[in-house]
Amino acid sequence: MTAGAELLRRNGYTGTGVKQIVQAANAPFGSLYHFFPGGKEQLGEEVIRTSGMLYLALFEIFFADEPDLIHGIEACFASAAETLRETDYADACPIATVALEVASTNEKLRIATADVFTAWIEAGTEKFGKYGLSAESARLLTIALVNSLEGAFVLSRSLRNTESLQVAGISSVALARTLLP
Amino acid sequence: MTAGAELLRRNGYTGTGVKQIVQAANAPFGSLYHFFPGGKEQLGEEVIRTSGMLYLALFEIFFADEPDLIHGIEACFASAAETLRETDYADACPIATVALEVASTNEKLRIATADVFTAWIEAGTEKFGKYGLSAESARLLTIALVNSLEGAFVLSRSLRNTESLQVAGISSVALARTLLP
DNA sequence: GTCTATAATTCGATAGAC
DNA sequence: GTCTATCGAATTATAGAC
Repeated sequence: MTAGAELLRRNGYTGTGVKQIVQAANAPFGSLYHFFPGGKEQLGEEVIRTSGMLYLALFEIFFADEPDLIHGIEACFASAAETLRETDYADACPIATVALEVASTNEKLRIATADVFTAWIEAGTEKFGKYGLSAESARLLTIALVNSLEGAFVLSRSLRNTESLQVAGISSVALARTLLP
Repeated sequence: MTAGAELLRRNGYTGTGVKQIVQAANAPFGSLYHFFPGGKEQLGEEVIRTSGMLYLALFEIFFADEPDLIHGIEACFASAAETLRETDYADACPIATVALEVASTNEKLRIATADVFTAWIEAGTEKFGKYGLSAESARLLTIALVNSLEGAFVLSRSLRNTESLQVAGISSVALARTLLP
């Protein structure tokens, strides 16, 4: 699962072979179809769902016991930029690459990515509501934040710099200030 | 080229076969390697570069003879949302799917996507400067706009709705208002 | 649970006639 | 320029022994 998650986020679903996964995991090939009788698709779906929940937990950490919404947002994008630099621009969003690949070709995997994004949006909406935002504003800010993060990941990985993530942080903070009471 | 562009933006680079492209184009298979001796990689690179320039031209149209920056931004995102709905959430950004796929695996194609994004950012920076923004503000707004658009495309294709694009329009307009003199 | 061999298909790419 | 046949390697998945 861990090896699969790393390869899928970096090379995508069709760009990753099952043999490549078991080799990276130092796992016996026979075990793959023992634990994942559904094959590559089942492995892919479980990777998407668990990676999505792990990433959500990461988000929760940034705003846990954080009294300041603005500082929480800044920390999010700064941390994302640091991870990109440290991993040579490989480890961005754990599911975006697969999400774009399968959106028009594999309905089961597409739904898995949609469930993850929905969970993120609902969690963010609830969290931001605690900073005094209305339900509508909290949802707007959450989606705008995910938009900026995902888009900045695309630019960052392609251009191999973190300017887009810095801009995403600035623009998200600016939006938060206009929504904050 | 046209068939390749459509398949690559929808299914990605590794997810599209060369036989699939020539079949979709109703083209003779032998012609592919006649016109693209470099094979799939050459075709992919040319598709990325020409699609990127076509998309840039689309952007220029929205702001040509448009005296109001805010209305231009709103029209961009409204048009993107309409295209997504009309194509059953297939035709979003022509190069983002490939960009994420190849960022860590194919340097030649990665550079092609980077050149496209760089051209977009430079064109937007120049265009927005004409509305009275400083060079720094114009570049910030451009990158923020691309961030929001690319991220909203990911969410829109996965969730099969246009809420993320509406939010992207709202947040981009809000940012533009804070930067405008 | 794990191993090896292999089935069945598809992949990108090429050869050589026309 | 186009066509067909095909190559060699890769793909996912399975069979059957251990």
